Amino acid sequence: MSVNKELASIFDHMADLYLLGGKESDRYRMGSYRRVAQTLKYFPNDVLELHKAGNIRDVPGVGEAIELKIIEFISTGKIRTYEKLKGRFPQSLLNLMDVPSLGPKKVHLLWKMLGVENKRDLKKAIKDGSAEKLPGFGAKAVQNILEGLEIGKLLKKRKLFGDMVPMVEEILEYLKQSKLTTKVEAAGSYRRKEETIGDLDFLAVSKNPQQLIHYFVSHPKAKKILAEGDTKGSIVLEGNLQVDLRVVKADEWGAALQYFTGSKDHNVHLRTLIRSKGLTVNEYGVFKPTKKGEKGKKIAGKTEVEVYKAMGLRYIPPEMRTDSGEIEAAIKK
DNA sequence: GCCGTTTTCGGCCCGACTGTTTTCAGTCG
Repeated sequence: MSVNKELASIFDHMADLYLLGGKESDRYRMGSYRRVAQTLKYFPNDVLELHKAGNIRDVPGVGEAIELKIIEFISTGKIRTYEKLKGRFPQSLLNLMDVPSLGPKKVHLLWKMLGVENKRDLKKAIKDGSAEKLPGFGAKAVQNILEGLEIGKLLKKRKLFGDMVPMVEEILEYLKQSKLTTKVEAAGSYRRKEETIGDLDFLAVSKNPQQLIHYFVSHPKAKKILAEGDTKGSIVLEGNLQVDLRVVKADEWGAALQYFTGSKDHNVHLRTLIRSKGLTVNEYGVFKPTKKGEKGKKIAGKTEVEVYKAMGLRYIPPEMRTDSGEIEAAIKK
């Protein structure tokens, strides 16, 4: 493994540990480690070479503190802060956060109050009723954790793009048949034509959002409803495929399609870029703040082309939205 | 811990949904 990858893995792990620690003041520290880990994974230049040239800070997201840690790792093979951090929790706690509906707060509480360190402990704490007595835990929450333990692993497994095509066609057809939609399309990694797909995301325009969501979660192959709200529904199909549907207004279509097509890195990069122009973007549109503290005036949202244009960019096809230079290339000179 | 075409300090994405509450915390994407 390259030093870049080794460091990326360490920083990622450190972010997990800060998250688990649950200290509010560590929230942004955690984000910094997460970001730099992500960057290092794909950074074109070898950190060892950068170190020789004294240019470690060239890596975006590396400041004084992280630079010192990188140098420490290069010269000693260890990072003391990391070693200390690891000692604070049993390693197995991190695996518990993979259980759907279990996040850092609940895992931390289960460990602190009941000594739960792994999935076996967790099952036991649920069985003997002690988990349900914890603050913030109730009968429903415990039931969700139990189901999460069963289905969690299966949901995480990614599927091949080609295997998803018939299912996507079927769901599109199912939604159209309802006569409740005026527009519907698959977004997410499927629209980006990624080699593997984690879950399916659909976007629709409807005059009756609630009715459409209810129709969606009633899909004959749905074996579990994860959520059913006013504008968003989420189900697990037979075969353990998670499918989400989001309903938006017609004039939000382009912004929503852009937002839900991602990728996450592409969107984060876009947001950072346009913030410097004083604009904000979300799934409802591109906005130009009029006064401080106000939401501002919507300047785009209906089509994706319009949304990219409002951000000063040429249209970027979904397959290219990977945050690997496509944004720089699309900036209109 | 990082960062700056409003800032070297004070922000850092944020909205939807659920389950637990009694007005909100935690999780997810």
